[in-house]
Amino acid sequence: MSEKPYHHGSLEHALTEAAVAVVEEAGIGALSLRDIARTIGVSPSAAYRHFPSRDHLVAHVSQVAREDLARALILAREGVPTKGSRMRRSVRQFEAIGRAYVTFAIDHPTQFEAAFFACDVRPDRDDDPSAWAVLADAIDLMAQTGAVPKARRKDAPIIAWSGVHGLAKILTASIRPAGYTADDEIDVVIAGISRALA
Amino acid sequence: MSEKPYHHGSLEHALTEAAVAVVEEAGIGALSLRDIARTIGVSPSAAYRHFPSRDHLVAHVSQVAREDLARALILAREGVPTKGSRMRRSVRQFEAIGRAYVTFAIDHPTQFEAAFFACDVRPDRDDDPSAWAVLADAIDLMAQTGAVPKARRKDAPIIAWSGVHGLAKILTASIRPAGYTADDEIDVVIAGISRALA
DNA sequence: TGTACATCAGTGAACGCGCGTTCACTGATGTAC
DNA sequence: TGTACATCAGTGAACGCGCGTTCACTGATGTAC
Repeated sequence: MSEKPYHHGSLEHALTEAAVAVVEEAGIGALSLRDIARTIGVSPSAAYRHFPSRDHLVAHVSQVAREDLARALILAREGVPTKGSRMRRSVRQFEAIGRAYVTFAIDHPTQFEAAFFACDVRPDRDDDPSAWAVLADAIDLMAQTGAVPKARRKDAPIIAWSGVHGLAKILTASIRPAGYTADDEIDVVIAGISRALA
Repeated sequence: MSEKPYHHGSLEHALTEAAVAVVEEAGIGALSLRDIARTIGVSPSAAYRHFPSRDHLVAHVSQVAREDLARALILAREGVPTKGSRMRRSVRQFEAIGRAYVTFAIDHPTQFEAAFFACDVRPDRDDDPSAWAVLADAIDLMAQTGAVPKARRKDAPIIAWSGVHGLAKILTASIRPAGYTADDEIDVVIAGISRALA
């Protein structure tokens, strides 16, 4: 196994990794097949053994970003202490997920952008884990414990998702008007969502 | 005044108009100085008399899109009937603005994307009209009429904006999961925001 | 009122660049007998 | 156990493309005297 074996061994994985790094630094719009092939030290055409086109790579990286987001949500949910009533706990898990959603966007703005980038190509498998499923499960649990009334069950996901997604977009785009400051915007919006669902 | 006068007369306006048309059709990412110069029938370098760089054109078009959005909000506000109590009216104006925000995004997804596109260049004047100001005014009015409690006054804008902005982004990105359907998502979210503010 | 001249708003050719993708190829691997 | 051969995973050169931007220029306009 020399320094430069003819067969790379895991080019697809290396390409994805390099692509994720580019997204982190310059955003998904800056993704270029030639560029990442160059950083790996492989010829541009080699990439076509693993991705039929640039668009397929973009779609793949987008899915990876979504799954990273989902993992961050799960991690936050699992960090909620088990004490307290089931109802109270279901609410705290839900709020932890919401907070993690916005925090992920702030900490990884380009990944967050990539996660919801409009791709021409559909990924060939479902997200795993799925951020949507994590949110839906949390709301289901709240419905079970009575934290969310049955009548609100159907509408709850879009209300919750709109709130955190909007805040995440606003905070990462730095489009807040000049004079405006609101401390603890995350807490403010999460609390607002909770009131909207109650 | 022949068919092709040497001096165009209003090149800047024509460039902006052509740029807006490109954004409408292909999104702000597809903006190209050469392309719009071509459609106007002018040499590429002529554009540099009016915009120092492509980035300046992009920033300008983004501002125009934001102002178009603001005008749509104002129009919706003015469409609210004057009958009913001041309080009731302030609420209906606010909800009309929220609805118009999401409707604008659905009807003009690429303009909406352009409005909040991250530009390197800052526009040299403030938005006029400003969508943010329209929203802030509506909330101020609600605070005056008592529809929003004083204690909520400060937090209300970010809650409201997050809700409508998030819904707009979700609906225009078509990122809703496969199994999910919620009819009347706009009404659902607007109602949720109203509960969050009350 | 006429004219020299500065200024403005265009032209058109060229620059260097990096991109996605294709193609004929070659080195390495694994499998059938 | 050895060997022919199909298959796989790379190479490297080339394609055509459109882009942003610059430069020396020229045609049109307006202003001072």
